[in-house]
Parts: sequence; structure tokens; C-alpha cells
Amino acid sequence: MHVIWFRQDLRITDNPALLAAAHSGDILPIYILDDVNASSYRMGGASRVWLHHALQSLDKDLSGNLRFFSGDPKEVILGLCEKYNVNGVHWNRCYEPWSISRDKEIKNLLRRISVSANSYNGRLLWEPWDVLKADKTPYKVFTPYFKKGCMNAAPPRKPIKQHGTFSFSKEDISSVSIDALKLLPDIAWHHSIVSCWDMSEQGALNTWYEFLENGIYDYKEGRNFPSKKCVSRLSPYLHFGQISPHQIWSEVSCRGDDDNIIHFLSEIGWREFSYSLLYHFPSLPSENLQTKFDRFPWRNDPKALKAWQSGQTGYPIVDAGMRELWQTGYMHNRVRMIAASFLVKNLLLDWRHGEAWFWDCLVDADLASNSASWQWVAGCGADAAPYFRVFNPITQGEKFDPTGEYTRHYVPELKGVPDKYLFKPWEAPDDELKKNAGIVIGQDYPRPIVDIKQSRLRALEAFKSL
DNA sequence: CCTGGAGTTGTCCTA
DNA sequence: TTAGGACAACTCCAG
Repeated sequence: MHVIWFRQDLRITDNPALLAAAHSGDILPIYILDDVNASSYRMGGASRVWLHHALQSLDKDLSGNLRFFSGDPKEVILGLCEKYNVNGVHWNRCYEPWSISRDKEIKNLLRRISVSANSYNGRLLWEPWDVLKADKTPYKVFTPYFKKGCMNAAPPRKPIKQHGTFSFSKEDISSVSIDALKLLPDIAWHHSIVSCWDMSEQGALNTWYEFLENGIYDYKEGRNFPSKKCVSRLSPYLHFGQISPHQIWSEVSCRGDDDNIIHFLSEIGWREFSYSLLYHFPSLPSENLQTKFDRFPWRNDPKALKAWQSGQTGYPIVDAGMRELWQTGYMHNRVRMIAASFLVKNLLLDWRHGEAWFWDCLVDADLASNSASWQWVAGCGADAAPYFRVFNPITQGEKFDPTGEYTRHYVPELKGVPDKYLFKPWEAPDDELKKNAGIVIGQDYPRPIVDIKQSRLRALEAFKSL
């Protein structure tokens, strides 16, 4: 029989490893929860909730034939090879540094016992080692990476035709139940997240088609407005591989030179770029890409960090974003930039604090995108934002949530605050706030934890000191 | 090796 | 009210 080892490719469609295994004979689909090799990058809480449901739905799509294990994949897979007649093991590649070394070792061990080990590309449009500059070094700037590097490389493969029916191994395999993986939290905080999403492969396709029909044709502009439905919201599905970038690319890249299409494709390109950075600079998740930032005077302020995490900074657009994250496991991209800039620049707290919080709270937490993006915001990454670009949470709120719909939804205590003061409620006269909104600043909603002007100047000083 | 052009997503001040 | 320039230089990339 042939083992198909599912990892970050929890789908039936366009799955090269699954197809190859199915062509070879009877298949044994397995999932191994690996908390051993990931060490400090163990999957976060929100991701585990998603994973639980994604696995449940994949198991259903495989007619209940998915087998679950927990532990070190090396031992699990070798154990299977010992006990059963395993001819081959198939998987789609992962790109986290720890996955790469783990998989390499497993490949060697399998070859030593004459079991064929086969890895495939089910995750990236371009392999990181295939897109290099003329001098064979990796790109560090997005535009040339994408426009030259990717566009001149061999085009991404087309999605593969689906296999009709699978022939599952009839062996009685000893494994554990999905509940034994303990992916759901003991304290039930996850229900509000679960209610926001359909965490299945079908959910991915529905989301994709919905976006193709509605969002994509106003993407360039509309993606900036968190209350509009113009972003794809595909990130968690892409992370868990419930849809492949190839499915997306083949559908859209032939649609001509519409500005909206180009912008959407370049976002897919940013995902590839992040993976390329992580592959070529494996310390990306923990070390400043620009080493001069090792001297940066980050502040230590646990209270401010806590206020940011819990959406209590006193800046409505920031708090709305942080509460969206907490309630839904997701944050709109525009608001991610605003909230991240606030942490790193206005609060002067180390980007790794933000990275860790997002890692734990996001259902789309992805090592490559998360670390590359935090470094980008902090200014220490590849192609980073210039240091003098400090988002103003008041202006950004007024500009990108002009009706206040998004902000009032996630910060309901501000429902009655008039538009004029929504993003700076502390400036409203006390009696007017009390009368219209029934709130007192400092009591029902926090006073701003930093002054925006002062903290901006403080950030500019700190960044200049490099 | 040298050189010139360019670089996701802003803000603030001034005329 | 609005448009335009300054912000500070640096690194990357390609010719």
C-alpha cells in the first residue's frame, strides 16, 4: 500500500501527492500532529481549532479513511513500515526550516529500508530555489522578484485532474481518534471563531467562487476598506492547503490586464516572496533580516502590550482590528497594517511580540507570511517600509472606515459616537459623549495609552538612531 | 566594477 | 480646500 501523508495540503482536488499515491495502488491516508519537531513554532491555538475542523471534513471526503497519529512523524511512519506492507510514502512539500530538515531525514530513513519516498509541490507556484537573480542569489526586493524572477521562470503548472475513486487499504491500522489529538481548547473560547467560517475544502471553493463573482472586480480600491467584501479571505484555506495557489492562478492569470486582477495576483506573489525569503533566510521568524536592527531600542512595557492584545489601546481602529482577531481568528489586511504599525512604532514594542500574538490568534497563521510581514512593518525586513512611514490611526480610520461600520461593529461601546469623533472619541465634549453615546472616556472606553504625536516623534527618533 | 533608477500599502507641512 | 514636496539616505538590481 501507499501512504499519503497529509500535512498542509488538506484537500482532495489538485493534490499531486494524493494523486500519485492513488495511481500506485491502495492508499493509506494519514495525518500526524507533530508538536515534536516544530519546537518554538508549535501551531497556535486558533490554527488548531481550524485544523480540527479541516481534518474532520477531509476525513469525511475520504469516506472516513483518514488515520490520525500524534508524535514524531519519523517514528510513526517507520512504525507503519515495520508493521504493514508499505511500498511508498507520498507527501507535498512544506517549507518551514524545521519541516525541511525533518522531511529530509525521513526520506533518507525510508530509502535505507527500500520504501520509496516521494515529495511533490502542492503549495507554491514557484519553488524558492528556482527563482534566483542572474548571479544565483535570492531576490530581496519584491518587484524584481515577481516581475522578472517569477514571470521569466517556467509558468506554474496547471491544476491536476481529479482522481475518480480511491482504493483504500483494508488493513486494520492502529491509530488514534481525532479528538485524541486534543486540538480544541479546554476552555471553550473557540465557538465564536468556528461560527465565522466553513473550515472545509468545500468552504474554500465557495469562498473562492464568491470572491470571483463579487470582490475581485473592485479589488484594487475595495481591498482597503474593511467593511467592504472585497478581499478574498482565502488565507486560512491557503495555509492549510484546502485550496492550492495553482487553482487560483490558473483561474485568474488568463483574465487579462485588468488592474484589479493584477493587484490580486501580486498578492499571491507576495505569498510566494515570503516563502522564498523564509527558504533562503531560515532565521526570518526570529532574527532581524537587517542586522543593524539588533541595536534597536525597543521598549519593555507589558501593560502596553496587554492593552494592544486585548483591543484596549483607546484608538478605535486599532482596537476594532485586535478584537476582530480575537473574535474571528482573522483581521482585515488594511487593519493588520494599522495595528502592527501601532505596536511597532507608536508603542515601540519588538515586532516579535506582535508576531507571537498573531501566530497564536490567527486562523491563517503562516510562518512565512507572518514573519516576513512583521519584519516588513517594523522596517527590518526585505523591501521594508521606510521608517518615517508611521500610520496615523485616526486618519487611517477616517479614510478607510468612513462610515464607521467596521469600527462600531467590533467596538460596540462606540456605537453612539458621531462620525466626527469616532476615531478620536477623547476629543468629544464629555457631556455630548454622555448624551449621545452614553459613555465616559476612561471608564467605558479607554483613554489613549499613548499620545499619537509624541509617540510618532519618539519612533522617528529611535529609527533615526540606527 | 561602476552607475543610475527604483523601491506595496504614509504623514505632515506649506503654499 | 487641495496639491505637492519633504522626509534620509540606502540597498537592491540590472545594464
